[in-house]
Amino acid sequence: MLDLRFIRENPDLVKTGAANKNEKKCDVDAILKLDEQRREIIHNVEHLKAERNKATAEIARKKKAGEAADDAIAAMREVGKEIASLDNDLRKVDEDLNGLLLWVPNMPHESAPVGLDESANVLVRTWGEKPKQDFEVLPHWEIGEKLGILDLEGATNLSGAGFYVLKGAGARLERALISYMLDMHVADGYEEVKVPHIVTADTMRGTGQLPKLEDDMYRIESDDLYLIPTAEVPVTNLYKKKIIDEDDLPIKMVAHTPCFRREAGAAGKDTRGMIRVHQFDKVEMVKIVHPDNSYDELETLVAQAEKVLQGLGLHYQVTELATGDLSFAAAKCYDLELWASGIEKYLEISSISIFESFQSRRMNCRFRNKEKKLEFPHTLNGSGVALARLIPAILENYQNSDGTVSIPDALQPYMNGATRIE
RNA sequence: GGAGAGGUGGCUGAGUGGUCGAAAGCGGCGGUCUCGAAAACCGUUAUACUCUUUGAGUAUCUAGGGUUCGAAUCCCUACCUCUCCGCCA
Repeated sequence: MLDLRFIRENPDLVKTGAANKNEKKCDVDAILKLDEQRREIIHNVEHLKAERNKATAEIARKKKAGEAADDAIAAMREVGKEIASLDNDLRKVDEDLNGLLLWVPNMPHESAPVGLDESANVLVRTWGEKPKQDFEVLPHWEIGEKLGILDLEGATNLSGAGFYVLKGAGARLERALISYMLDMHVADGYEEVKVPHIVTADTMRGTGQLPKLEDDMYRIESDDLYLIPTAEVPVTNLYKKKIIDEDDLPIKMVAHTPCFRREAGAAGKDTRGMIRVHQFDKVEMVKIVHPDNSYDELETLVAQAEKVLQGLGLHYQVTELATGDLSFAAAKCYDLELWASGIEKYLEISSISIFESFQSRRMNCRFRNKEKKLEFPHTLNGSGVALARLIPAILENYQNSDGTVSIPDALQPYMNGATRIE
């Protein structure tokens, strides 16, 4: 949510920002018009209320003194009706205005590359190299089935297309990765949290998934609840409607959760194997920070996500998203793209974003600054990282010519010392 | 799922129709005292919005409606919390 005053004072900036993000449902002109109406009504109704407050004080005084106040009461009865009618108008305007405000995307940061789609994304740096494998590397769904650790057909049998089952060393590998990542982030000062995977619409609104992404999420109709598409939602919203002490900033949290995504309209694109599924696990980091150093916090968050991949010896590249590729709520975002040598593609494995005060405003999360004033903190989050794409990359990049898969050194302690899957 | 009780400021807690934005205490902040600290004492301590913006006004006692000239206070609804019973990994 943007500050209404900011929109009022910079309508053209907001329009440009929305256009660069290709957000078509954002109607700045309608907002300005309603804002004007709203202030006019407020002006009138407050005037009447001031009048009434004076009159009721006078009535109270007269009653106490035993004097008659019938005239004043009769006069105020009319004023009361007028107030009720104006209050009603105001409520309607407020409702419409808030509805429109929810559709205003966050402004892209000035450093974000301008461009309407991913072709304008900028390669920032690369780390490591593609593995040297002088044989035909099988894609993860083939090597996984061969080793008996991945069962895609079994998953379809249970839940339909777009799910996966891991077995034996595969299931163990995922658990090892989760522990490896959580341990790393906790050691680096992130507090581990365990959160619900089902949340209310209000919570979804807080981080900006609603109203825009309604169709991308699973909704439990009987109780009007939603399955989380990312841990960002429950973890960030832990601070919904909270007032934070400035000394407690920055807040750094990490959580492992499943993520549920309908992937509506994504059929046919990257649908093989584990790359695009309806349910996958992810380790997610969330930061709530002081606005003064939030962009430094973004860089350290990127570094934290990179550390996971570096520790596993996996080649990746860092890109910065163009405005048109930025999410509705983000001001700036880096992607980590991990090389997978079987399908010979870079896989988006982590998205690290800063939201400035967009989410904290929606959540009404504030902190008290040194002047004792309330201020909106900045929120950030980043995957650290997504399991359903990390596992394929390992199965492919660490694949050997004899059909076995080596286990990265860093994971071996979590795999009972095993060095390979065979 | 059934029955009951309750939701007041950062916290505890008073207030059942008329200067109540709200007593008191705790906590916080500033000061006096002190070499310093503690104690004691004094003062101070919400947020948002509107405007004719060194000032004035309006709103806010979980939320949304209603009654009334006037609602923290009465009525209705929703949500949440607690207690007891039932069910249950």
